[in-house]
Amino acid sequence: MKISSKVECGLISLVDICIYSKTGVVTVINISARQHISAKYLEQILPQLRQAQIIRSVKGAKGGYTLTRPAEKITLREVINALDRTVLGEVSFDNKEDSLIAGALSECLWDRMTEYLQSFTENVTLRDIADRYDKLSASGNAEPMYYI
Amino acid sequence: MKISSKVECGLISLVDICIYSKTGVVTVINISARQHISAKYLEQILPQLRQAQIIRSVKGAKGGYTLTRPAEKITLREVINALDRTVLGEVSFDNKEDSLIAGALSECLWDRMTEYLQSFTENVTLRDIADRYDKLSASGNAEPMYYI
DNA sequence: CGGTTTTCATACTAAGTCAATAGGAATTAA
DNA sequence: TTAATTCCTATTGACTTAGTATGAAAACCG
Repeated sequence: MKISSKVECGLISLVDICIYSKTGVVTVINISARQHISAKYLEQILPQLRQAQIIRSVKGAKGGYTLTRPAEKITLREVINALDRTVLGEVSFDNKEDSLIAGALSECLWDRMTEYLQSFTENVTLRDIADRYDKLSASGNAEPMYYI
Repeated sequence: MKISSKVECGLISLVDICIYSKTGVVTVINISARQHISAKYLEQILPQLRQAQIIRSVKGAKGGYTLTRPAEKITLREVINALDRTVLGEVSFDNKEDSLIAGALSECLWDRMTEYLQSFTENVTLRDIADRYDKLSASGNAEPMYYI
Protein backbone atom coordinates (compact mmCIF):
# COMPACT_ATOMS: atom_id res chain seq x y z
CA MET A 1 0.00 0.00 0.00
CA LYS A 2 1.24 3.37 -0.86
CA ILE A 3 0.58 6.07 1.70
CA SER A 4 1.57 9.64 1.02
CA SER A 5 4.09 11.38 3.19
CA LYS A 6 1.44 13.95 3.95
CA VAL A 7 -0.82 11.39 5.60
CA GLU A 8 2.06 9.86 7.51
CA CYS A 9 3.34 13.21 8.76
CA GLY A 10 -0.16 14.38 9.58
CA LEU A 11 -0.83 11.32 11.71
CA ILE A 12 2.50 11.59 13.49
CA SER A 13 1.79 15.25 14.21
CA LEU A 14 -1.60 14.48 15.64
CA VAL A 15 -0.23 11.84 17.95
CA ASP A 16 2.48 14.26 18.99
CA ILE A 17 -0.12 16.91 19.77
CA CYS A 18 -2.14 14.35 21.67
CA ILE A 19 0.83 13.40 23.81
CA TYR A 20 2.23 16.86 24.46
CA SER A 21 -0.81 19.12 24.66
CA LYS A 22 -1.77 18.16 28.21
CA THR A 23 -0.22 21.31 29.62
CA GLY A 24 -0.80 23.70 26.74
CA VAL A 25 -0.63 24.18 23.01
CA VAL A 26 1.87 22.52 20.75
CA THR A 27 3.62 24.52 18.04
CA VAL A 28 4.84 23.57 14.62
CA ILE A 29 8.37 24.11 15.88
CA ASN A 30 7.81 21.68 18.74
CA ILE A 31 6.57 18.97 16.44
CA SER A 32 9.27 19.65 13.92
CA ALA A 33 12.00 19.26 16.53
CA ARG A 34 10.55 16.14 18.12
CA GLN A 35 9.49 14.30 15.00
CA HIS A 36 12.10 15.49 12.53
CA ILE A 37 9.68 16.87 10.03
CA SER A 38 10.30 20.15 8.23
CA ALA A 39 8.40 22.99 9.90
CA LYS A 40 7.43 24.46 6.56
CA TYR A 41 5.96 21.16 5.56
CA LEU A 42 3.93 20.98 8.75
CA GLU A 43 2.64 24.46 8.15
CA GLN A 44 1.04 23.06 5.08
CA ILE A 45 -0.44 19.98 6.69
CA LEU A 46 -1.80 21.22 10.00
CA PRO A 47 -4.20 23.82 8.55
CA GLN A 48 -5.92 20.97 6.72
CA LEU A 49 -6.48 19.15 9.97
CA ARG A 50 -7.84 22.35 11.41
CA GLN A 51 -10.31 22.81 8.56
CA ALA A 52 -11.50 19.29 9.20
CA GLN A 53 -12.05 20.31 12.82
CA ILE A 54 -9.68 17.76 14.19
CA ILE A 55 -7.38 20.31 15.78
CA ARG A 56 -7.91 23.87 16.95
CA SER A 57 -5.35 26.58 16.38
CA VAL A 58 -4.38 29.58 18.46
CA LYS A 59 -2.74 32.31 16.42
CA GLY A 60 0.00 34.71 17.37
CA ALA A 61 2.78 34.49 19.90
CA LYS A 62 2.19 31.70 22.43
CA GLY A 63 -0.07 30.18 19.84
CA GLY A 64 -0.16 26.60 18.66
CA TYR A 65 -2.44 23.62 18.34
CA THR A 66 -4.59 21.41 20.51
CA LEU A 67 -7.08 18.68 19.72
CA THR A 68 -10.71 19.72 19.40
CA ARG A 69 -11.89 16.54 21.13
CA PRO A 70 -10.62 13.77 23.37
CA ALA A 71 -8.32 11.49 21.42
CA GLU A 72 -10.70 8.55 21.71
CA LYS A 73 -13.25 10.52 19.71
CA ILE A 74 -10.92 11.12 16.77
CA THR A 75 -10.98 8.25 14.31
CA LEU A 76 -8.17 7.58 11.92
CA ARG A 77 -10.71 7.44 9.14
CA GLU A 78 -11.53 11.11 9.42
CA VAL A 79 -7.89 12.03 9.76
CA ILE A 80 -6.82 10.12 6.69
CA ASN A 81 -9.76 11.41 4.70
CA ALA A 82 -8.97 14.96 5.70
CA LEU A 83 -5.47 14.67 4.27
CA ASP A 84 -5.94 12.44 1.24
CA ARG A 85 -9.29 11.42 -0.14
CA THR A 86 -7.85 8.71 -2.34
CA VAL A 87 -6.51 6.41 0.38
CA LEU A 88 -9.80 5.08 1.67
CA GLY A 89 -11.99 6.29 -1.17
CA GLU A 90 -13.47 4.31 -4.00
CA VAL A 91 -11.27 2.94 -6.71
CA SER A 92 -12.13 4.94 -9.77
CA PHE A 93 -11.17 4.51 -13.37
CA ASP A 94 -11.65 6.86 -16.24
CA ASN A 95 -13.97 5.37 -18.75
CA LYS A 96 -13.97 1.64 -18.25
CA GLU A 97 -17.33 1.84 -16.53
CA ASP A 98 -18.94 0.39 -19.62
CA SER A 99 -16.98 -2.83 -19.25
CA LEU A 100 -18.85 -5.64 -17.58
CA ILE A 101 -15.59 -7.14 -16.44
CA ALA A 102 -14.67 -3.90 -14.73
CA GLY A 103 -18.07 -4.00 -13.08
CA ALA A 104 -17.47 -7.52 -11.80
CA LEU A 105 -14.09 -6.48 -10.47
CA SER A 106 -15.62 -3.57 -8.62
CA GLU A 107 -18.24 -5.71 -6.98
CA CYS A 108 -16.02 -8.60 -6.01
CA LEU A 109 -12.83 -6.73 -5.24
CA TRP A 110 -12.46 -2.99 -5.14
CA ASP A 111 -15.70 -2.14 -3.41
CA ARG A 112 -15.16 -4.72 -0.72
CA MET A 113 -11.60 -3.62 -0.14
CA THR A 114 -12.51 0.01 0.30
CA GLU A 115 -15.50 -0.83 2.45
CA TYR A 116 -13.24 -2.75 4.75
CA LEU A 117 -10.63 -0.03 4.93
CA GLN A 118 -13.27 2.53 5.80
CA SER A 119 -14.79 0.48 8.56
CA PHE A 120 -11.47 -0.63 9.96
CA THR A 121 -10.07 2.87 10.21
CA GLU A 122 -13.38 4.05 11.65
CA ASN A 123 -12.69 1.85 14.63
CA VAL A 124 -9.15 2.94 15.35
CA THR A 125 -8.74 6.19 17.26
CA LEU A 126 -5.91 8.50 18.10
CA ARG A 127 -6.08 7.14 21.61
CA ASP A 128 -5.20 3.67 20.38
CA ILE A 129 -2.06 4.96 18.72
CA ALA A 130 -1.07 7.06 21.69
CA ASP A 131 -1.55 4.09 24.02
CA ARG A 132 0.52 1.91 21.76
CA TYR A 133 3.19 4.59 21.72
CA ASP A 134 3.22 4.61 25.52
CA LYS A 135 3.77 0.88 25.64
CA LEU A 136 6.53 1.04 23.09
CA SER A 137 8.40 3.76 24.92
CA ALA A 138 7.92 1.99 28.28
CA SER A 139 9.45 -1.26 27.06
CA GLY A 140 13.03 -0.24 26.56
CA ASN A 141 12.51 1.33 23.19
CA ALA A 142 12.76 4.77 24.68
CA GLU A 143 13.21 7.57 22.24
CA PRO A 144 16.92 8.40 22.15
CA MET A 145 17.81 11.38 24.31
CA TYR A 146 20.67 13.59 23.32
CA TYR A 147 22.35 15.27 26.20
CA ILE A 148 24.44 18.29 25.50
CA MET B 1 -7.72 3.50 -3.06
CA LYS B 2 -5.62 4.24 -6.00
CA ILE B 3 -5.11 1.35 -8.40
CA SER B 4 -2.89 1.76 -11.44
CA SER B 5 -4.28 1.37 -14.89
CA LYS B 6 -1.81 -1.43 -15.41
CA VAL B 7 -3.35 -3.54 -12.68
CA GLU B 8 -6.86 -2.80 -13.86
CA CYS B 9 -6.06 -3.62 -17.49
CA GLY B 10 -4.14 -6.72 -16.49
CA LEU B 11 -7.05 -8.05 -14.48
CA ILE B 12 -9.53 -7.32 -17.24
CA SER B 13 -7.27 -9.07 -19.73
CA LEU B 14 -7.00 -12.13 -17.55
CA VAL B 15 -10.74 -12.40 -17.14
CA ASP B 16 -11.10 -11.98 -20.89
CA ILE B 17 -8.62 -14.77 -21.51
CA CYS B 18 -10.43 -16.92 -18.97
CA ILE B 19 -13.74 -16.41 -20.74
CA TYR B 20 -12.58 -16.73 -24.32
CA SER B 21 -9.80 -19.32 -24.22
CA LYS B 22 -12.08 -22.34 -24.02
CA THR B 23 -11.63 -23.09 -27.71
CA GLY B 24 -8.08 -21.86 -28.21
CA VAL B 25 -5.63 -19.09 -27.53
CA VAL B 26 -6.54 -15.45 -27.12
CA THR B 27 -4.44 -12.77 -28.81
CA VAL B 28 -3.61 -9.26 -27.81
CA ILE B 29 -5.69 -8.06 -30.74
CA ASN B 30 -8.71 -10.00 -29.49
CA ILE B 31 -8.49 -8.50 -26.04
CA SER B 32 -7.82 -5.05 -27.41
CA ALA B 33 -10.94 -5.18 -29.58
CA ARG B 34 -13.20 -6.60 -26.90
CA GLN B 35 -12.01 -4.56 -23.94
CA HIS B 36 -11.03 -1.33 -25.64
CA ILE B 37 -7.48 -1.30 -24.40
CA SER B 38 -4.58 -0.29 -26.64
CA ALA B 39 -2.86 -3.36 -28.09
CA LYS B 40 0.55 -1.83 -27.53
CA TYR B 41 -0.27 -1.31 -23.92
CA LEU B 42 -1.34 -4.91 -23.54
CA GLU B 43 1.90 -6.05 -25.15
CA GLN B 44 3.60 -4.49 -22.20
CA ILE B 45 1.35 -5.95 -19.55
CA LEU B 46 0.81 -9.54 -20.64
CA PRO B 47 4.49 -10.54 -20.65
CA GLN B 48 4.58 -9.69 -16.96
CA LEU B 49 1.73 -12.07 -16.28
CA ARG B 50 3.58 -14.68 -18.25
CA GLN B 51 6.75 -14.26 -16.22
CA ALA B 52 4.66 -14.74 -13.12
CA GLN B 53 3.41 -17.98 -14.66
CA ILE B 54 -0.19 -16.91 -14.63
CA ILE B 55 -0.58 -17.17 -18.39
CA ARG B 56 1.27 -19.17 -21.03
CA SER B 57 2.16 -17.68 -24.39
CA VAL B 58 2.39 -19.27 -27.82
CA LYS B 59 4.59 -17.32 -30.18
CA GLY B 60 4.24 -16.79 -33.88
CA ALA B 61 1.26 -16.88 -36.19
CA LYS B 62 -1.75 -18.52 -34.56
CA GLY B 63 -0.11 -17.70 -31.28
CA GLY B 64 -1.67 -16.08 -28.24
CA TYR B 65 -2.30 -16.65 -24.57
CA THR B 66 -4.02 -19.14 -22.31
CA LEU B 67 -4.14 -19.57 -18.56
CA THR B 68 -1.55 -21.86 -17.04
CA ARG B 69 -4.06 -23.22 -14.55
CA PRO B 70 -7.80 -23.47 -13.97
CA ALA B 71 -9.20 -20.07 -13.08
CA GLU B 72 -10.13 -21.18 -9.57
CA LYS B 73 -6.44 -21.73 -8.87
CA ILE B 74 -5.41 -18.21 -9.81
CA THR B 75 -5.75 -15.81 -6.91
CA LEU B 76 -6.09 -12.09 -7.37
CA ARG B 77 -3.31 -11.65 -4.88
CA GLU B 78 -0.73 -13.15 -7.17
CA VAL B 79 -2.07 -11.28 -10.16
CA ILE B 80 -1.97 -7.93 -8.44
CA ASN B 81 1.46 -8.61 -7.01
CA ALA B 82 2.76 -9.60 -10.42
CA LEU B 83 1.77 -6.24 -11.85
CA ASP B 84 2.37 -3.83 -9.00
CA ARG B 85 4.15 -4.76 -5.81
CA THR B 86 3.05 -1.64 -4.00
CA VAL B 87 -0.70 -2.30 -3.95
CA LEU B 88 -0.75 -5.09 -1.39
CA GLY B 89 2.79 -4.67 -0.08
CA GLU B 90 3.86 -3.13 3.17
CA VAL B 91 3.53 0.56 3.73
CA SER B 92 7.06 1.83 3.76
CA PHE B 93 8.51 5.18 4.59
CA ASP B 94 11.97 6.46 4.05
CA ASN B 95 13.64 7.16 7.33
CA LYS B 96 10.92 7.56 9.91
CA GLU B 97 11.64 4.09 11.22
CA ASP B 98 13.33 5.62 14.21
CA SER B 99 10.13 7.31 15.28
CA LEU B 100 8.20 5.49 17.96
CA ILE B 101 5.00 7.07 16.76
CA ALA B 102 5.61 5.72 13.29
CA GLY B 103 6.16 2.34 14.89
CA ALA B 104 2.87 2.54 16.74
CA LEU B 105 1.11 3.52 13.52
CA SER B 106 2.60 0.55 11.73
CA GLU B 107 1.49 -1.89 14.36
CA CYS B 108 -2.01 -0.54 14.87
CA LEU B 109 -2.80 0.55 11.35
CA TRP B 110 -0.62 -0.10 8.33
CA ASP B 111 0.43 -3.62 9.10
CA ARG B 112 -3.11 -4.70 9.82
CA MET B 113 -4.44 -3.07 6.71
CA THR B 114 -1.93 -4.75 4.44
CA GLU B 115 -2.36 -8.09 6.18
CA TYR B 116 -6.04 -7.90 5.51
CA LEU B 117 -5.63 -6.93 1.89
CA GLN B 118 -3.24 -9.81 1.32
CA SER B 119 -5.51 -12.40 2.88
CA PHE B 120 -8.63 -11.03 1.26
CA THR B 121 -7.19 -11.06 -2.24
CA GLU B 122 -5.72 -14.48 -1.56
CA ASN B 123 -9.24 -15.78 -1.28
CA VAL B 124 -10.68 -14.28 -4.44
CA THR B 125 -9.91 -16.11 -7.65
CA LEU B 126 -10.28 -15.41 -11.32
CA ARG B 127 -13.19 -17.84 -11.30
CA ASP B 128 -15.09 -15.60 -8.90
CA ILE B 129 -14.76 -12.65 -11.22
CA ALA B 130 -15.67 -14.66 -14.30
CA ASP B 131 -18.75 -16.04 -12.53
CA ARG B 132 -19.78 -12.59 -11.48
CA TYR B 133 -19.31 -11.43 -15.05
CA ASP B 134 -21.58 -14.21 -16.27
CA LYS B 135 -24.32 -13.16 -13.90
CA LEU B 136 -24.01 -9.53 -14.89
CA SER B 137 -24.25 -10.28 -18.59
CA ALA B 138 -27.17 -12.67 -18.06
CA SER B 139 -29.24 -10.09 -16.21
CA GLY B 140 -30.01 -7.65 -18.96
CA ASN B 141 -26.70 -5.88 -18.81
CA ALA B 142 -25.52 -7.60 -21.93
CA GLU B 143 -22.45 -6.17 -23.55
CA PRO B 144 -23.61 -4.07 -26.50
CA MET B 145 -23.36 -5.90 -29.79
CA TYR B 146 -22.65 -3.96 -32.92
CA TYR B 147 -24.06 -5.52 -36.07
CA ILE B 148 -22.68 -4.46 -39.39
C1' DC C 1 11.67 -20.75 -48.65
C1' DG C 2 9.22 -16.01 -47.88
C1' DG C 3 5.55 -13.55 -46.07
C1' DT C 4 2.39 -12.85 -42.40
C1' DT C 5 1.05 -12.99 -37.80
C1' DT C 6 2.10 -12.90 -33.54
C1' DT C 7 4.82 -12.33 -29.03
C1' DC C 8 8.88 -10.05 -26.91
C1' DA C 9 12.20 -6.47 -25.41
C1' DT C 10 13.40 -1.99 -24.77
C1' DA C 11 13.42 2.76 -25.25
C1' DC C 12 10.99 6.92 -25.16
C1' DT C 13 7.86 10.88 -24.17
C1' DA C 14 4.33 13.64 -22.39
C1' DA C 15 1.51 14.47 -18.56
C1' DG C 16 0.59 14.28 -14.03
C1' DT C 17 1.59 13.86 -9.02
C1' DC C 18 4.03 14.65 -4.87
C1' DA C 19 7.34 16.30 -1.44
C1' DA C 20 9.33 20.01 0.08
C1' DT C 21 10.60 24.87 -0.05
C1' DA C 22 9.79 29.94 -0.28
C1' DG C 23 7.98 34.40 0.77
C1' DG C 24 5.21 37.04 2.92
C1' DA C 25 0.54 38.39 5.20
C1' DA C 26 -2.22 38.27 9.37
C1' DT C 27 -2.61 37.74 14.30
C1' DT C 28 -1.47 38.17 19.10
C1' DA C 29 1.28 38.19 23.53
C1' DA C 30 4.50 40.82 26.06
C1' DT D 1 6.83 47.71 18.59
C1' DT D 2 8.90 43.42 18.34
C1' DA D 3 8.95 38.65 18.30
C1' DA D 4 6.51 34.49 17.73
C1' DT D 5 3.38 32.17 15.61
C1' DT D 6 -0.31 30.51 12.28
C1' DC D 7 -1.97 31.05 7.56
C1' DC D 8 -2.07 31.34 2.47
C1' DT D 9 -0.50 30.49 -2.04
C1' DA D 10 2.98 29.82 -5.46
C1' DT D 11 6.82 27.35 -7.19
C1' DT D 12 10.29 23.94 -8.05
C1' DG D 13 12.40 19.60 -8.82
C1' DA D 14 12.03 14.84 -8.74
C1' DC D 15 9.58 11.01 -9.58
C1' DT D 16 5.78 8.09 -11.50
C1' DT D 17 2.63 6.64 -14.83
C1' DA D 18 0.15 5.88 -19.16
C1' DG D 19 0.66 5.10 -23.44
C1' DT D 20 3.47 5.06 -27.87
C1' DA D 21 7.23 3.62 -30.99
C1' DT D 22 10.51 0.64 -33.10
C1' DG D 23 12.02 -3.35 -34.33
C1' DA D 24 13.66 -8.17 -33.25
C1' DA D 25 12.48 -13.03 -32.72
C1' DA D 26 9.51 -16.85 -33.37
C1' DA D 27 6.33 -19.84 -35.77
C1' DC D 28 2.67 -21.09 -38.90
C1' DC D 29 1.33 -21.58 -43.81
C1' DG D 30 1.46 -21.84 -48.55
